[in-house]
Amino acid sequence: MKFLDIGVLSKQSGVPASTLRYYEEIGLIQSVGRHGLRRQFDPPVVTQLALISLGKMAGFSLDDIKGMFAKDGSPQLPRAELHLRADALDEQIRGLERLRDALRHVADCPAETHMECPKFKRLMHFASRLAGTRKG
Amino acid sequence: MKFLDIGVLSKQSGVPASTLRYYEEIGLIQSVGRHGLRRQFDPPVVTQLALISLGKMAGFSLDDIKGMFAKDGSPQLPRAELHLRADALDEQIRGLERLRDALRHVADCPAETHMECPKFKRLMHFASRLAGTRKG
DNA sequence: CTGCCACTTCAAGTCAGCTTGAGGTCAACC
DNA sequence: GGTTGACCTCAAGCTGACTTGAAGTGGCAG
Repeated sequence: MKFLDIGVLSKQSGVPASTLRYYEEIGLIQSVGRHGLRRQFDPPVVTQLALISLGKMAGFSLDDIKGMFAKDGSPQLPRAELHLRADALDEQIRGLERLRDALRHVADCPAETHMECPKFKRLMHFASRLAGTRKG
Repeated sequence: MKFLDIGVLSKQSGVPASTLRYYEEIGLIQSVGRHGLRRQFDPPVVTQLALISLGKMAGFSLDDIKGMFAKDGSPQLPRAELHLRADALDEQIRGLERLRDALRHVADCPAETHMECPKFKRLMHFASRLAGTRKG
């Protein structure tokens, strides 16, 4: 059998077995059967788990993620929706870049009082605009 | 007085009053006093809240954020640490870009089977590499 | 001076996303 | 054929980040 025992999958993916069981329980992944009691998984689940990890990084809930991909892990959303999600990601990325720039700036700017530094203030201005953007 | 009543601050920042109280309770922000019972805040708290919002977007916990900025909202970490945080953000940003690219790709790629598309597979390969990176 | 109402406190509740614990099972190794 | 150990189930517990509810307070408009 070319199936992965839950323990093997856990090791390969770095995802705890308890989490894999939980993911299966909520329908996020599926096992193909059992060997004795032990869940067996299809190798592509590894890819799925990578997608799930990415999705989580992107701030999506497991439920969101569940809606994005079919059981085989292939994306299952209409094009428009995909582009919307991508756009949202772009916005989030810009926010993170801003924060990163702010951090780097204060790391390098020798000013005693960052709050008075025009560059920092500008970054914070953008920050304020972004603040309400995500998840009202 | 040029101070902001909690209600005003809440409206200006978009952060619920209950959340502001919670933030004060955990020491993330500070009020400058009371008017009757009502908390009064310094205007710079608005900037602080923007920073907090950015920090949250970046995936930091409130505790992390608390450690990053002093009570006046100015960053309070050694340069090296700031750069480390910035580097971590860069990595996170790359992950998000990857996910975004993956989404856009599948939105535009007409292939029936994304899992077979080399470009998609390459994106997923990176995804797997990234998967374990953040928060074991 | 009365009433309103946005605030106050404090405890408890909620939600996501898991983890932990107790008690059970079973394929495999010796 | 017994022991082992990684799995199983199911319920309960946990953390983070808040929200909600009940009961109280006090500044200000009328």
